[in-house]
Amino acid sequence: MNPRERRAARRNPEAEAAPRRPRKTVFTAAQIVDTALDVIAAEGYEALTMRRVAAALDTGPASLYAHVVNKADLDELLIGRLCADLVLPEPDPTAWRDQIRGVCAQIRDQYLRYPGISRAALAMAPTDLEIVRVSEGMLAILLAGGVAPQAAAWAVDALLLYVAAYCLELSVARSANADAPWVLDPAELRRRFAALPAETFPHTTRHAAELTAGAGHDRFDFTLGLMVNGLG
Amino acid sequence: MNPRERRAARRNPEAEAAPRRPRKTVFTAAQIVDTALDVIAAEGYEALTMRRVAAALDTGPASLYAHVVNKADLDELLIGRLCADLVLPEPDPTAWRDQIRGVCAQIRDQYLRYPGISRAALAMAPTDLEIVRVSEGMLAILLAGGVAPQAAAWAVDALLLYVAAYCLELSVARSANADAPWVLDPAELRRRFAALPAETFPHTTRHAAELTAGAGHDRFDFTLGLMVNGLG
DNA sequence: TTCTAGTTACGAACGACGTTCGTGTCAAGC
DNA sequence: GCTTGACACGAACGTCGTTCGTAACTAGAA
Repeated sequence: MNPRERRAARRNPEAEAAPRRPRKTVFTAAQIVDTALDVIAAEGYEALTMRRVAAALDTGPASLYAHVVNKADLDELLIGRLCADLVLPEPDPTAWRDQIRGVCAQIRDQYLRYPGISRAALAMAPTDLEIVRVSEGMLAILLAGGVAPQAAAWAVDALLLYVAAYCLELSVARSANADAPWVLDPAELRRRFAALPAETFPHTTRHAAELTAGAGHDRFDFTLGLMVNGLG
Repeated sequence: MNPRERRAARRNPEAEAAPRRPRKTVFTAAQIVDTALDVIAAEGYEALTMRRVAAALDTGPASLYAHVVNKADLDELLIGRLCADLVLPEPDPTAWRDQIRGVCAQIRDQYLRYPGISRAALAMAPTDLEIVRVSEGMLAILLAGGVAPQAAAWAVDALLLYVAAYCLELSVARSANADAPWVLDPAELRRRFAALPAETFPHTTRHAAELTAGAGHDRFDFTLGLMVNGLG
């Protein structure tokens, strides 16, 4: 089957193409996705190139285009694959805040397992069915919790956006930390803030500790709390 | 002066290099930044290449590297330039919510004037002094409003992150709309949501209107309200 | 003025990227 | 057994960011 048809079918399930006879092939689109995820997990999203994936599959880059339209298409398949692994709880009206936080934490951890992949998530129109499944699940939790439909719809969008941006920032900071000399572990960043001229940056220097504080995902939890608590 | 020194000086004002004699040059780093912004405003951030900027300056790409370390450095200069144009109000304890919203709206409009440039803002460590100036200004507003230092510090980060992500999503949707055939003006997107199988996506189909609603920056205002109101 | 030193400008090239073309290969239907 | 269509893939194209080597130029010393 043509990969363009496959993409169209993925986006629009009604137009499901007639199921051709299964043909024995050397490798499949799923193998490409798995290999790509391995590459990202090991070397980061920046290292994800068609050639790199092809090499990991012992072939040339041209072979991939029989199963994948584009690199953008591959990106879409990747985050679709990530979304497929998420478990969406049955909505419980008494625990909707924790449920939403839990789903967001799942997405966060999934993104961070594959550093930099959230860049692909941000640069993509959310048309893939697996993404819609996630947003449907979050919407269900919020509606069950009594959130008004309009607020719930916008909140899902805002939460997904923030989670992706948070993970991207984290991945960028880490990968930069790896090789660049001018970078920022929290302690070094704090030292820099404190060393700024105090007359032009009084609050930044005084509160350098707060600006760089936060073990683990404290910053993440704080922002999610801000958003979720505002929905009550 | 070596561009590496210039970058170092920009990041670390104490280490200000001895002011060399001003040398008459054919073009300066500021001209490169302005030209790059023109390119982005006209053709989007994706079209911003070293060659494109060089061509607009009637020269070859190699010439740029006398003033700019690399493309990442140019990105940094670009958003530094954007931040320099922001006006930060004198903190008013009685109007801090509106002041914060106003600053965020300024950032948003500045990002949207140069479509896709928020990608550069997200992929960057916030070390540039102009960015610190903005975050200092927002911090000042929040602290004047009585927000606790830790909450204020984290809120500044969350707000900047959300604004950048929001603008990136908007830019992506628009640029995709330009050429790709499979895309989403709000009406088309709503039709797609409504056309999904209702048994697996009951809430998405039922609330397709809410999911795609929002003229102007309603979604933006909603999320900012969520965050800002939670800080009281 | 002339010379020298150091900086700037830039054509040409390198390696890597995404993508396409054309050809070879192989399994399934008549 | 032969045809057919999908698949695999080497080779190539055009573009990207970046570097190298060299020519052009300016500022100060002689």
